[in-house]
Amino acid sequence: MFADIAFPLAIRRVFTYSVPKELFSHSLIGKRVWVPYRNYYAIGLIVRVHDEEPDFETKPIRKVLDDDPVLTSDLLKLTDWIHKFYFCSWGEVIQAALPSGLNFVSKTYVKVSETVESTLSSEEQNVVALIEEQAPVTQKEIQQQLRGTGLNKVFKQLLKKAALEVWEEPDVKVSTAKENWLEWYSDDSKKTAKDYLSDKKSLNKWEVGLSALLDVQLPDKELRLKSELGLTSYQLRKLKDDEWVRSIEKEKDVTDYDLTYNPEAIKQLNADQKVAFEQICDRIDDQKFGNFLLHGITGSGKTEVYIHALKKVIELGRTGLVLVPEIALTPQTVARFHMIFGDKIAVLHSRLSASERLYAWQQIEQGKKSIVIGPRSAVFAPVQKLGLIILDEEHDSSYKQVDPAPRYHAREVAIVRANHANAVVIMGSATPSMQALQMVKQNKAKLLLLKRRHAEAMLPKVEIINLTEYKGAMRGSMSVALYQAVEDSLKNNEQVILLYNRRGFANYMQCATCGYIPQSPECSVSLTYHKFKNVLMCHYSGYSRKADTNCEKCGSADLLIQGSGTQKIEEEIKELFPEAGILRFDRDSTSKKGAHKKILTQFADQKADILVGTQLVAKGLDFPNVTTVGVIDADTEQAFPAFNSSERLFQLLSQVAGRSGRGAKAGRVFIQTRQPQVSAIQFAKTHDFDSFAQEEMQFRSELNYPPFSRLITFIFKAKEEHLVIQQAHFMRTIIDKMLPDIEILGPGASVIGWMNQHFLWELSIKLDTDKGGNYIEAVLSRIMEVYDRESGVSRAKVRVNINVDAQR
DNA sequence: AGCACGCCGACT
DNA sequence: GTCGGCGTGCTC
Repeated sequence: MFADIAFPLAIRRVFTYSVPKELFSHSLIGKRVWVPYRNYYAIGLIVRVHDEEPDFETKPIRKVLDDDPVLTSDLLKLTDWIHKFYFCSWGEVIQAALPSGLNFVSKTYVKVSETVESTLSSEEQNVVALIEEQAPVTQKEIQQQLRGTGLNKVFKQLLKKAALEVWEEPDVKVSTAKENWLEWYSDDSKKTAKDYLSDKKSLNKWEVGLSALLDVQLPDKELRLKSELGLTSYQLRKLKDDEWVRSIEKEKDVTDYDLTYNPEAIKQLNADQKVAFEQICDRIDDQKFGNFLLHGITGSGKTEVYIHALKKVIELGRTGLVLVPEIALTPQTVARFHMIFGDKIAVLHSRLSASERLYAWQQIEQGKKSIVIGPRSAVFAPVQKLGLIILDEEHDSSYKQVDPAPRYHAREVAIVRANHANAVVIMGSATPSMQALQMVKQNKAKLLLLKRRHAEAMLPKVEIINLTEYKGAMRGSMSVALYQAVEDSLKNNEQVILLYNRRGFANYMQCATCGYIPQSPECSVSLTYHKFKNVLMCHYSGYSRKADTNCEKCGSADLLIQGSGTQKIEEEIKELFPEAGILRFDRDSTSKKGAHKKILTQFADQKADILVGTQLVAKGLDFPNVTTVGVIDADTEQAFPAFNSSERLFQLLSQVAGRSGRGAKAGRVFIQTRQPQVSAIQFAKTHDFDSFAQEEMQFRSELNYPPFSRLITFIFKAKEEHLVIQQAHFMRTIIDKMLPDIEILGPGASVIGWMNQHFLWELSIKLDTDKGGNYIEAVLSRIMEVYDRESGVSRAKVRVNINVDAQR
């Protein structure tokens, strides 16, 4: 009997081991095992058991690490599909699907043998001493310490002589999270305390703490008591020592938001919502796969439809997954689901610690949680009897993982998973992706429309500010019109959101007179400006030319180089509005745990007047007091060198517009641009998604961009530029020869052409979208096989990454 | 000859 | 992805 085992390696291959007799009767698939690998041991996961004897010597499985499979057969099947479709190793997918506590984690430890001979050289004695000092210590740590000292060789000799012993251990350190709760020491402690304190005229420090505890309900979390009552560690220790209170350890609950639960609060659906809901219901009742695109403008109540559909699924004894963009996983979102479903929900927040995540995973697997809310990776949540997957803000780019592998798209994975499980998918969006629209066109998804906004909210007035006309009259980066609107809002005690795009990603040229951004003549994608060579380049086709001196369109010599350097927008705004409270919201300011929530809470509580941020501010936030929203420069998005830059700009502008006027007050949106005529801006102004989509689909279709083709990008990465260029070109010749009918873009330098001391070049091919995972795997396998055989440059020297369904 | 470094290929 | 074997070239 043999077992195929997947390892978390970048090799697209499973390894075959022999199954020892004593394990014959065990079920093995989906369990982790401890197996000899190279000269040591490693953890792998059994993906298949069979009796096909391979033509090489097999090593035996040494130990099974799990009592129960960590991956159920349906998740195994899903990860199998992903590794074929996205052309990565099975183990890499499994690694992404499992929480770290159940993952491939092992360590090699070293210790000094008991029978060590006494005749050691002084160098050997040094090494031995180093190890004894730190025992137990991992081999990696020791070898790191010895690097550069020349003692690594001594270390190896000691190993050979058996003066040192190494052994591997699976790292099972991660356990579920615990937290301390405080309770009264005995039943009458509280009464005794009351009596004791009532006699006191003045209270010393610990007595103050005791009296504070009288006002709250115990048991309660120590951490919360500390923060809310201001209890100090001293007070707690003293109260415990004197046996007023004591600690009890509880398993930490994953939903630790202070949320209300009131299932009666479920809202009645309006007519539009009802129509949508009923169609979804029919499919849920059928217990067959179904896919819906729920297209509803902001404020039309998509969440209500989600909630009703989830309720339906739960009533049928099945489970639901709710996928949201990483950044939208705010307490606001969770609260709405919690109100109806209470502790049936598990939230897989991106900032959960390893132990919290493991606990959540176990709760889900045991069926104690029937609804999972989380970002992209929650598509792997181990729910049983899956009935429904919701993809909120379906168009959001955070659903595609880029690095590291597996480079999967949660939308596609969700659809496949639902298909396997006979479950229903709802893709919701106010600005659906072209991919989703194409599914509707091909009858792979059913369109459900929500047209009405809820009663009091009005679509905001969108004003386009043409910066080419404002040359003199600017307040820093702000036009006078925007400046005055901000001033007005502040005067009325209303709030403002200002959005600027991350600068310095890719530089581009732009005409100051007419706003034109040079485009690739072959790909209709904005050209990237490279300062060091003063050239304009297209990273799709590799097209390049010397930087323009005059505008192609209007002939003006007044050309701007945009995107260079980080703009200090927030400082500028502080100078313009010295009285206002300003909060910054972007990747940098939200990297700390809880910072994200804190900033948003502060803004929601109106402790600040202006929220300045990158695209992050555009996503899913709901602040009723915001009346002015300003986009500092819309052109940075349009200039993004990708086939979908217009789509991204339209989505951004629509979302931003949706931020304004959520409450009773009317909102105003200002979009600053030098290209007021581009369709994404014009159609965003009139909130006209359909016309935008029609035009965008036309563009995609003419140039055979996704969703009319499947874009697969090969990324070449090496320290030497000439090798990267050479290999990228070599790949093109191979593909040309092997598959003459396939359209190839490039090669060209990547948008970020140099990263971590490596040069990056890429080459893209367009495949037929009708072909599935098996076809993709077959084509890519053949290409890579020939490449490896004929290129003459090892893949260790020039790395090749493959990105299936590349978004840019 | 001894040693450091970097490349290459194999991993069951 | 990663580790060890091995070839190359430098120093003593």
